[in-house]
Amino acid sequence: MAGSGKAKRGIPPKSDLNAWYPAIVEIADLVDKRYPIKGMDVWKPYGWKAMTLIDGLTRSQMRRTGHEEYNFPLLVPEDLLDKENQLVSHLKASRDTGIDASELRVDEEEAGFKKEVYWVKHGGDTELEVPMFLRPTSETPMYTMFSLWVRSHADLPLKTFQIVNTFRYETKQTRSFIRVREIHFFEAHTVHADQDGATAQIAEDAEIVQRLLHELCFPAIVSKRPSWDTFPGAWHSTAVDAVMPNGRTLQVATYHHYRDQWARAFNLTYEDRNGETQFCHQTTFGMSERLLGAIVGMHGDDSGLIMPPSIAPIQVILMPVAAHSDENVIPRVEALASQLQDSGFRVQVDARDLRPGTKHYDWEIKGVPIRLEIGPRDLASSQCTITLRTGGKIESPLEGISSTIRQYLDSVSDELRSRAHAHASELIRTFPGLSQTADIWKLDAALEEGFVYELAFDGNDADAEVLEKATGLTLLGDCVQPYPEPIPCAVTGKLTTRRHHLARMY
RNA sequence: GGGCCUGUAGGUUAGUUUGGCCUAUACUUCGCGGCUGGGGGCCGCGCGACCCAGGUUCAAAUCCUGGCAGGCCCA
Repeated sequence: MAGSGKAKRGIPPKSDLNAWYPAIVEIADLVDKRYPIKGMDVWKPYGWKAMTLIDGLTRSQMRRTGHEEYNFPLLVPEDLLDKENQLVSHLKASRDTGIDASELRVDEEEAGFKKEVYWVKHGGDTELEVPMFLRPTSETPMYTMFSLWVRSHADLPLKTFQIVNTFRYETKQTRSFIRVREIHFFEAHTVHADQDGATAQIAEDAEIVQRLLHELCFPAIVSKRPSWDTFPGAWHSTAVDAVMPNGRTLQVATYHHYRDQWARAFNLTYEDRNGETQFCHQTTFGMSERLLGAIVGMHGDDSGLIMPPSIAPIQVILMPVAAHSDENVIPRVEALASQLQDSGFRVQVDARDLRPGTKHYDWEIKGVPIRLEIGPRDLASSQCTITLRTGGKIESPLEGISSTIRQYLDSVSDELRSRAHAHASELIRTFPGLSQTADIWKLDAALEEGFVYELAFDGNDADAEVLEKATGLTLLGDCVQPYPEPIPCAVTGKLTTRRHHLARMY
């Protein structure tokens, strides 16, 4: 009965993630994908609330660490992009040739984001003299203003962030939250007096990410991206990759240390204590609705979503039962709802005139952590029935209900954390090894699809290419947790503690 | 960047190969009425669709061209 019932809502099994994921985001009412532009979904209230709560966690981290929230314009005039593109191609060229960037001349080569931006070229019928584009990210508009704002060392550090929509003209297949054209984007940009200040900021970003991951109840691999995969203009980039249930990794956060490279391009300088002009050092830190995508993919099951209590739009759904047969049920439920609300929980009463089973299934699909039923029987015994989305049904006294709920929400969080950890570690395997015969590299054992492979690696760009070609996977970079003891590098054989991961990325 | 496939009610779908039997099938959702009521209950009634623009034809959901949208595979 339950099995065929589930099929009614048409949820495919989660083992078929490519079918499950797109189905569940719509059935659970997070988004409506029918808006007629590829990669632009309509956020429905339930999904938007969850995203807003994630943003809330981010904002409180920003508040804790002294960042101020800004809101920059969506449109950027083309001439500013030229500046950025020149910087990017300048830096690219220098990286390719290994020559110091300051010795290279700026050329006109097209690079950077130009190919994936949306353009605004008309105002009404009039063609604009200077076309504008929709921000793909906000370095350009922000740094233009930073150079006006930062005058002296007293203005530093400048720690800013914004949560806005950004646009990228994706041509590849789009997926809700994972690859979209209008991105719900968090970006923090900071300006420091020197390299050490920026380096300290990167450390702070790393800590913020760990706190957020804890609240969202899933683990991630943190890696310093290989130099060839570093964000243009960055000295180094660190990425946070979640391992989705199908073994593909999803980059959910990045932070970049720019040193003074962008500052030089945007003439972002300050006067130090000795009255001398210095270039600033900068960092950026970005996240997006991919966090929600990871939550959906990581925690959901065959019956639907499971929302971590920290971001669950509804933490407790109250279900009056058999209210028709006892007029005291509804008032009791309403009273309980306001009591729980006063205790700080996000609650809702489901007073719809539906069979209880239907309600259970509805809220199960939406991943509400706790379902609480009260009916005539409970009224008589001063109890309620609590059902946890992670499993388990308990009769609980109404006395002290707030702390009971607190406790159960915590236990749902703990359960999600341990499930996600267990799952992620099952998906990471040791790389079987690679050997060279004549000029051909061969895998020592076939790789299984749907896994991330961990290995010691200490090679250069060419060695990495060997690995990626042989496996069809991508190197995530230097994991921030190295091996405790040196192991031979998978390609060069050199002893190293550098831990890497090979994965298929989203 | 290259190749392949698909578009029928809110959702899933039959019909398309071989044009006419389509006033388009079924389930679900939704609306109304009633019976019900501690995990998808029952009965009755009702609303609701051939992606768009051309073309071929006596006749197009069905064939052709283009557009738009979606999906899959390869580099």
